[in-house]
Amino acid sequence: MDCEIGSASTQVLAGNISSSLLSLYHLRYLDLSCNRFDEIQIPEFMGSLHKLRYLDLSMSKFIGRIPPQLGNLSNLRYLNLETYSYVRLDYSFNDGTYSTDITWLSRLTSLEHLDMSSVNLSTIVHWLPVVNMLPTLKVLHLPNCQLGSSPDSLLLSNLTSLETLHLRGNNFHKRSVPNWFWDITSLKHLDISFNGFYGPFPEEIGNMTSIVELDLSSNSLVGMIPSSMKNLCNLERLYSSRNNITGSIIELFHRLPSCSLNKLQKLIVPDNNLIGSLPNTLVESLSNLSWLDLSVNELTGNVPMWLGESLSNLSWLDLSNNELTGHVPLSIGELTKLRSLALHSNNLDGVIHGDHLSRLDMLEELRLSDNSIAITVSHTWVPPFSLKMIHLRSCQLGPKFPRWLRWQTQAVSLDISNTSISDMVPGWFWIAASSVEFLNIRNNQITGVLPSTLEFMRAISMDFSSNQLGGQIPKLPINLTRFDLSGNHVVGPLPTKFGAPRLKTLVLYNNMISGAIPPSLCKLRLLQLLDLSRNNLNGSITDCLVNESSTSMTKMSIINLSLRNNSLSGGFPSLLQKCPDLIFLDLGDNRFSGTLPAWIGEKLPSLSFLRLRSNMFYGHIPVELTKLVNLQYLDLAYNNISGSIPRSIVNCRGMTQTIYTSHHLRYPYSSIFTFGENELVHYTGNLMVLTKGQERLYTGEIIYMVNLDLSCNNLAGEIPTEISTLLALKSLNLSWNNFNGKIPENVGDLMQVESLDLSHNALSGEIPSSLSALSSLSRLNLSYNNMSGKIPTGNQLQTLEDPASIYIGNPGLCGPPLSRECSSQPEPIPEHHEVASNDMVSFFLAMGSGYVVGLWVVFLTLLFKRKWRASWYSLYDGAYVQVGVTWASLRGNLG
DNA sequence: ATGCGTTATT
DNA sequence: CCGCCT
Repeated sequence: MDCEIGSASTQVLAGNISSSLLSLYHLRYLDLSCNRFDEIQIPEFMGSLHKLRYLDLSMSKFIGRIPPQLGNLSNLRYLNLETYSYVRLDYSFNDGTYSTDITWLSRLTSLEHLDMSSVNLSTIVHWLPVVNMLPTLKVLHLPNCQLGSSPDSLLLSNLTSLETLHLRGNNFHKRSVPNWFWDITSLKHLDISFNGFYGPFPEEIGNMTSIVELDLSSNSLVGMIPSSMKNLCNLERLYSSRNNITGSIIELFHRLPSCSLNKLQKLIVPDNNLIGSLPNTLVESLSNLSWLDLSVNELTGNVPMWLGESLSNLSWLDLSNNELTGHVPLSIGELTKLRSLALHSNNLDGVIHGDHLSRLDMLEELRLSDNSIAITVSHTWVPPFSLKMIHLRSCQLGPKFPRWLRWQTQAVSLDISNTSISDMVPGWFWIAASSVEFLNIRNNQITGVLPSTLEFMRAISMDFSSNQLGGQIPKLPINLTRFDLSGNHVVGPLPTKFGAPRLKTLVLYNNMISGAIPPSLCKLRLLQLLDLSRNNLNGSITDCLVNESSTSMTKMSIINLSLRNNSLSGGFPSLLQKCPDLIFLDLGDNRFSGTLPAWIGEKLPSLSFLRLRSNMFYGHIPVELTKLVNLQYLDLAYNNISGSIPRSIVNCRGMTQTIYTSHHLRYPYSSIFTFGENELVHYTGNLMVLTKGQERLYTGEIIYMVNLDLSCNNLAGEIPTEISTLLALKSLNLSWNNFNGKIPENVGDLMQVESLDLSHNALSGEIPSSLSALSSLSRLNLSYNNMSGKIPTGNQLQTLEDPASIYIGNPGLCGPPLSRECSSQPEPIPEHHEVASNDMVSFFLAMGSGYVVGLWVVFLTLLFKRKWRASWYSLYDGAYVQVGVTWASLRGNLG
């Protein structure tokens, strides 16, 4: 039942249902569907309307138990109890209706049509014997009822009239055969999709010679469709998406019933394992086919000519996500009824000319993204269609701005990213695109400026990144939620009014934006990701919430904030006290100064990544910082921090627990998508890494980065022994400080550590032998301390490159890899020129530590990306949040 | 001059 | 979705 707004079925009764309805004693027909009753139960007195033949209570917000009194309605021919399950305004879920005993149904002996869609029947095991007592039943809808049992057989079937059986979305999870429904040979419509049926495609399908429509989608059926399909001479629609159909597409075509090929309307088999090429010729006629979906298979070869020549009624063609090669045949242009053409994500090449498209006047969707197709039409070509969806990513449209888009004024989704356009954006483009909701022109060389009329566009998401757009940022469209203008030549200040109150993502990094961060930013209460890094912003960050009077307006939603690489000054921004959801914070490479406030620990409870590198912060590391239990990345390098490392750093679970055990990053919304205590946020980030002077941007799982970098400060005292409990650390850098005392004996516990740099301190004593246990270590620097004694050997320590430089500048050390033997007396202090040259080596090593970190990050990304991403997507599907982050790993380089 | 695949109020 | 049939 559709309850479309404005349709005849939309009814707006609210509140309760009065029992005065009973006075309508002779009522035979009652339709209360699609109303907005106030989450009431179906009244029991409805069972007293004895003359009812037709009762429709569907989609009306009923909750609770279905009253068994409905069993008194012995004249019912039609009963629709379809539950309307929906998310309430507070994001809680309406559980709808349920029944724990449906024996009352068996008394409805005249019932022809029963619909209990989405009624929770999970506790009922023997539902089928009840249904089997309804011999006149023609239509049975029990989808999404949480049914768990589907008997193998029905010994005495009364369901001889059953024509429609709809069991989608239950929990059968058993083999596809035997199952009782294969014996119901009267069936015309069978839907057993989304049920966890497994095993081979059943031969038994061939028994259902009346079948018109068969939906087997989203099960785990394996193999080729059975040869018994040949018997299905009434088949019009076959759906089997998301199964494991294996074998060649040619074999599948062979097994379609030749007696009904001219009736076949829909062949929907995406997301299987079909292989091979489409047949070169088509023996049988498929002249009635209107839908053909073979997407997400492993098809190879060309798009055959006959597609265009034989399928004259085709409306939807989807061959996307295969491995098709060759060019798009000109015959495609003969599919004059085509509404959707989807060939994206193949290996197609060649050129699409105006001749391919000039007769497709019904076309609404054109998806050719991610091929090597060039679309070459004449400069004056006017398309016959008015597309709603234009997805041409990575096709070649340029270098001139494609002029035919001028006529595409109805587009809702337009993606011409990475299409080799190297041109000035024409004025008409902004008019044509004014109804586009999803606009993506990234990765071109488009020049020009954003128009002042931008604010009147309908856009929800705009991606202009990596072009050469200049000018200032105008006021934004009111519906905009995502705006990416990174990597352009935008100048001037940020707008005093953003004009986009729903903005969630604002990405402006790599431009030339100047001036201060305006107070208008505080109006963006839904903003979760803000990346202003690599601009020319200056001034201090005002607390634009400080004067907000309304108490409900004193919070921002920001999760991810990067202001890296600007010229911002002032103290640690007090505004952040009102950002309790903050997880990522990067203020690195600015001119911030002052002390680190104690309130960080109280006001930013979710903070996991804190990067303040290369500023002018001074004072102690506040002990309150260690209240950040989720902190896993702390980079305070290149500041003037003094004092010592708080021993309470062991409280930072993000550093003590490996990611595999500490799923601490929370989904920031309380919604139906949460998973209790252990919900996980999936972060993907854009990771800027400097390698040998070249900057590359990686996509990585920042979630894996666990780092403590306090290098180049004025920290002193002993390295607390507690440091060895930070078991998740991948990198520890305490170099260029004044640490003294011994290296903690248990440093070898840091089994995850890949880079350890304690150089340029005043550490003394022997090097703990536990170091040799660090099996992940690829980078070690202990140079320029006062350590003495024999250098430990073994295991990983033997594999490190340039071993001598690791220990240089420690006059008391002896043994390999140094030349000085341990039995001999300490050597005299080396000559001055030696120190100088070694100093250079150490300097480069220290400055290059980021290079190592960079390599580490790349390695990590490669290592974990596939393996963990796959499992996390499946485990926590829907529970992840994408947070893009740009991240410069360091400022030094070797180049 | 990322590459992938989803987004959208949730 | 009836009304009338068996």
